[in-house]
Amino acid sequence: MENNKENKLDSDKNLLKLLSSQYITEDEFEQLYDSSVIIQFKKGEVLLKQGLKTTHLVFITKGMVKFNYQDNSGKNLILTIAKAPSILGGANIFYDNINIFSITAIEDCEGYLIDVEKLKNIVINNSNFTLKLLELVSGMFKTSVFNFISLAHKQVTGRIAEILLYLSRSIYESDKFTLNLSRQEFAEFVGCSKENVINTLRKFHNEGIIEVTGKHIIINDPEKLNKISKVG
Amino acid sequence: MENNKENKLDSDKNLLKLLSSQYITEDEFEQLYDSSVIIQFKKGEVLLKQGLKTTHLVFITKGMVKFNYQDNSGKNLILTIAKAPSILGGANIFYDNINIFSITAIEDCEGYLIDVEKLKNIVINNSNFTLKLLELVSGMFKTSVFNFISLAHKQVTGRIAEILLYLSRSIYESDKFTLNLSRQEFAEFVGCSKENVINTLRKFHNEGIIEVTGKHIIINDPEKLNKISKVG
DNA sequence: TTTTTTAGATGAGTTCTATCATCATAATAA
DNA sequence: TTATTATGATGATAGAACTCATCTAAAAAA
Repeated sequence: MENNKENKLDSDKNLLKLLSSQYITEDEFEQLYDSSVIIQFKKGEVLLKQGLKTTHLVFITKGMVKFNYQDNSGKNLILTIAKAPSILGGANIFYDNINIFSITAIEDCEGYLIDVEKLKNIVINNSNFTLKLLELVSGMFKTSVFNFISLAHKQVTGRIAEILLYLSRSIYESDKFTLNLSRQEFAEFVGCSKENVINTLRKFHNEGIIEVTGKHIIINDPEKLNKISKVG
Repeated sequence: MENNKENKLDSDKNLLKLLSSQYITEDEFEQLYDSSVIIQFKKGEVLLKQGLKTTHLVFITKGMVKFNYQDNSGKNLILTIAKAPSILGGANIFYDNINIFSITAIEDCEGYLIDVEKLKNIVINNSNFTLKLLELVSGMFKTSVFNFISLAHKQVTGRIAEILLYLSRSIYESDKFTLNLSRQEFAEFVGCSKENVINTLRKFHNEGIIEVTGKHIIINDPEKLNKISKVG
């Protein structure tokens, strides 16, 4: 039993690193760990649903997710893309526990469910960990503000250039990658129509800035993309 | 001396309520209070400047401010409007202390500067207060996400309807108010051109939904505004 | 396999929005 | 006071982005 747990810890250094290490004690980690449940999500499955109460966080160790929002009229918007390892759902535990957006797997994921109540107990008794969470939420706030600014100020060409760079640098970590977003989803991320995405990608392709073959994308000229994203 | 402090406490119940009450001890409050400086800002003055490091927070007890961002090309964007009493600058103390946007007085303000280092000391030793801050930042995150969603999904007419309702309900707390934003600033809040704001306000006026006389605005039909803001 | 459905691609037409030019009025400075 | 500047208002034009229709290719289902 103890041995088994050791193995799980070893094989999942990311969880250990993010949730324990300098922030919580061995004991506190055990508390969290005992209450967490390993779970798998298939592509398309919803990890946390918009409008529902949060009873748990998800710490994903494998896979990729989108933060998506659906409005009254059924239109979708992708706020951001995140990949493992990452703690999901942290923003609304301490404010009110209703998810303001959904988190959906865009490829198969694996992770742990973490009980919010257990987490709260740890937080109350551990200021350092609380500070770490505060940092996490502040970071999310900052990202969302920048996202907001970008959306407000840039036109579609600039947004697409920016998002291509974001995907390349922060998500796929390569200048060659295979999108796991459809053109429709890409458009929901940019905040424009599907056709606009397709046309703009084609334009970049024709100008030699990128190479597009279906979902496979190669960034040829990141500098030029950067320039386009700055100009707007 | 002690008496003088009592008076200041009494006359400024908001500060007391927000910063102390159930969250920090009398001692901790004294620490903060001793280090805080009463300060006044004239309309147009910058309380916290985008790009600069935060050495203090501002707790405003009187007046109104805008959160504004200026991009490379000099274009402005107003993220939100806040009025006293409010703690400003809380989002970036614990992440990294560079202000991502400016906070500028849109009418004369009065408040306290709060030393960030002193605040940090309190936070580390008081989980409840930290939780309160976490709640504050989470709330800001949530607001900014909703703002983002609104910007991405609604067109100008819907945004303006929404902002009129926001100003009426949350800021001026009346259906009659005198804007302390110019049309240009209003446009920077909406995320559109000045002319678009003017035309849309005129349209609402002609349809009898609102009454506009320069900066004086009367909301005649909040229900209709709400409908317009929902439809987009 | 064939059929059906979904995703990607493209162009035309329309709507929305920004920009520009101009003018009137209000606020501020000389 | 007058002159100057900033703000508000309006219409015309150009550009950006969306919607719609259509088509092809790929994926999924029968």
